[in-house]
Amino acid sequence: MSSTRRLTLRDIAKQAGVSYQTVSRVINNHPYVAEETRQRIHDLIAELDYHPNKAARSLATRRSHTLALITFGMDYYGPAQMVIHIERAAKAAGYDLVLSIAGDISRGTVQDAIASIMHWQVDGILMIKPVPGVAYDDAIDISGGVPTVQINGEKDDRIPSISVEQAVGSRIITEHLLELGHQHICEISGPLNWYDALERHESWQQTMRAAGYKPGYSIEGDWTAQGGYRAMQKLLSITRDFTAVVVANDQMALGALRALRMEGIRVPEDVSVVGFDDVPEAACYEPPLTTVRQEFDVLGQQGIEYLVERINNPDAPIERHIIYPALIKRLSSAPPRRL
Amino acid sequence: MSSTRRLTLRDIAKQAGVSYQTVSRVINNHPYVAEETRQRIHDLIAELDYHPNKAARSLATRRSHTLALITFGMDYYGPAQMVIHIERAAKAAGYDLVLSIAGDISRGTVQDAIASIMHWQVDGILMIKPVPGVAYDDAIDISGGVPTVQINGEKDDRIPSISVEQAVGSRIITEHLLELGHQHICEISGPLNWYDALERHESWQQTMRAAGYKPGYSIEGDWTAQGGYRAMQKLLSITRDFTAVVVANDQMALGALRALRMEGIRVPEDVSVVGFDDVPEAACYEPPLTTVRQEFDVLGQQGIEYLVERINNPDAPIERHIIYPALIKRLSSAPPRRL
DNA sequence: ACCATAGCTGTGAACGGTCACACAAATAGT
DNA sequence: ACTATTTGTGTGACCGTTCACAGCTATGGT
Repeated sequence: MSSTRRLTLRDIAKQAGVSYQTVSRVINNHPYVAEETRQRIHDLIAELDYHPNKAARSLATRRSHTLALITFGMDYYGPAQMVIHIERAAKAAGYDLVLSIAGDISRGTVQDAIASIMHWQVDGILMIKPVPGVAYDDAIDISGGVPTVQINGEKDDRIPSISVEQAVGSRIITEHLLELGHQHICEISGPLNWYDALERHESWQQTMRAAGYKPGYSIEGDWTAQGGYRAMQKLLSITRDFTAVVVANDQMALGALRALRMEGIRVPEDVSVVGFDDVPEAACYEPPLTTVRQEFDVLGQQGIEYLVERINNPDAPIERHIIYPALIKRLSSAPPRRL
Repeated sequence: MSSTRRLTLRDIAKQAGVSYQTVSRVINNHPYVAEETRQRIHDLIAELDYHPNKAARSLATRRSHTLALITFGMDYYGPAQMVIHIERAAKAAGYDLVLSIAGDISRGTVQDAIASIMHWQVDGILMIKPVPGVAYDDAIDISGGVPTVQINGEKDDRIPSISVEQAVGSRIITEHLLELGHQHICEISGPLNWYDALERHESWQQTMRAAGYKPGYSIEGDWTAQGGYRAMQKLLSITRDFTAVVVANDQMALGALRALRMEGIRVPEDVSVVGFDDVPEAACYEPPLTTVRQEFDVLGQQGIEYLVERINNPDAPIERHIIYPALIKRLSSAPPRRL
C-alpha cells in the first residue's frame, strides 16, 4: 500500500555497484563514464522506475526547469488557445509549466500571482497581459529579475515581448470594406482598456481618415456575444446610416449578426459585418464571417521560444517580436447596396 | 544587475537576532514563539521581501503543495473552461498547479505526462479524461500511488471521480422534444470513443425506446462546427423523415443549423435542433439554441475539493460524485409541424 | 522548597540531489 | 622509461528547509 520510501540515487548506485556520483553523471549525460557502466545504469533506472527528485535537484542547481505562465482573461478565446500551445512548446523545450490565472490585473492580484510563483525558483515567466495594470517594471521588480517575456502587452521597446500587430489587422479589414465601396462604417469595439481593443479602434479610425472618410459611430462592447448583441441594438437606436460594421471580435460579431436579423436587416445585402480572431466556428456563422486571423498558436509558441532564448542569454538586447494577422474573406462582407 | 544571492532563513534569523529555527516556526505558524518575536520576524520578512524556497521545503517535508492537472482535448470548450476554475480552486486550497496537456491518450503520451510530473513530488493528480485510453489503474501504477481524482472518466466505482451525468442530460433534452410532440428524432453524436459522446448517444436511444419510438438515424461528428455541418449534410442526404435533431454539443449544432439553412429548411418551424453544453454564444445562435447546461466551473472546483479531501484522508472510501445538467430552453425547439 | 509542566529558543542531522575536487588507471608524447 | 594527458570513478561539502531533540526560564501545585 503505502509506497516504500522513494528511490534515490544511492539506491540505484548500490544496486549497480557504483557510487552515487556515477549515477548522477549518467542521469545528466555527463561525459567520462564507461559506455558499459552507462548502459547498465540506464537499464537499472528503467527497471526500477526511478525518477530523480526535482526538489533536490533544483535546490542544488538553483534551476527549476520550470516556467511560469501568468495569464488574464482566460475566459476568452485567445488566451485559452495560447495556453495549449504554450504548454506544448514549454514541454518541447524541456520545461514544466506552472499556471497562474489572475482574475483581474490590479496590482494586488498580480503581486499575489508572482509571489506565489517566486518560491518556485522558476527559470522564466511568460505573461499574457491584455490590459494595462501593474507595470512591467513593477512585475520585474517583484519577481527579482527572473527573465520575463510579455505577450500582447504594451508597446514598449524596453520590454521583451511578442505580439500580434493589431493595428494591421484592423487596417486590412477596414481597407477590405473600403475597397468593396463602403463609406459609412461603424464599429463595435472591445473594452477600450484592453490594449488590443484600443489599437484596433484607433487603427480603424486612422484607416477611415486616411481614405478620406469620417469614422462612423463606435460602441464599446465586452467581447461577449451578448455584449455584441446589445451593442448593435444600441448602435441601431442611434443611427441607421451605415453600410458596414467592424466588430472587434468574432463572438461580438455573432451577437451583432443576431441583433441585425431581429431588425430584419440582411447581412451582407443591407449591411456588411466583419469580425476579428477567426474562431473555429466563424465559418459556420450565419452568414460565414469575414474576419482577421490571429495565430494564437504561433504567438504562444514563439513566446516560449523567445523566453528560453532569454533565459540562456539574459544580456542579449531586448526584442519586440511582431506577428502579422491575415484577412479571411467569407460571406458577411459584400459591396454596399446602391442607394 | 544579477541579484545578490537569494535570501535564506539564516539571513532573516541573523537580522532578527534569533536562530533559523525560530524563523522557520514563524513561517509555519508553529506555536511556542513569543508574540513579540513573531511580530518582529514577520515585519522583517515583509521588509526584506523574503520568500521561502519551495524546493528546499518540499525536499524536507516530502510535500510539494502542488497539484498536477493532466488534461486532454483542451481544444474543446469544456476542458478549457474547467482549467480556469481548477486553477482558481487549487490556489484557494493553497496548492500550485502544474499543467500537462496530452494531445492524445495513448499509453505512451499519458505515461510521458505522468512521468514528467512524477519528479515534482506532486501531492495529487487531477485527470480530465474524456476518452478511454490508458486505464486508471495503470495511471495510478505509473504515478506510484499519488492520490488521483478523475473528471468525466469511465463509470467505475473503484475510481475516485467526479462527473456530469451525461445520460441525464441526454434524457431530459430528448424528453423535451418528445413532450413537444416529436416522434422522428435523429442525432448527430460526438466521436463515440469519448465517454460523454457514447453516454449521450445511448441515453438518447433508450429514451426514445422508452417512449415507444424508434431512434432515428445517427451520424457521428467530431465536436466541431464544421463537423456538425458535414454531419447534417450527410444526414439530409440519407433521409428527410425527421422533425428534430439532437446534436451532441453546441458547436456542432451551429454547423447543423447552417447546413439546414443552406437547404432552405427552417428551424424550428420545419425541424427542431438542440445542443449540449450551453456555450456562452448559444443564446446568440440563429435561432438561439435550446441546449443542456453543464456546469464546468462546478465540476472543476469540486474536482479540486475532492482531491484535497483525498490527500488529507487517503484511506477514506472511494466516492463517485455526480453533477446533474439542466435543460435550457430557447428558440431552436418547437412543436413539429403538423403533416 | 521542590518538582512537574508549559512556554520559548537553539543545535545537529536529515531530505536527495550537484559541484569541486582528488585519485587511479589507461593512453599518449618525447 | 618517465611524465603529461585523457578517461573513468569516488569523497566531502553544500543547496535551504524541516524535524527530533535538548535546554533554559518562568509558573504553579502540593
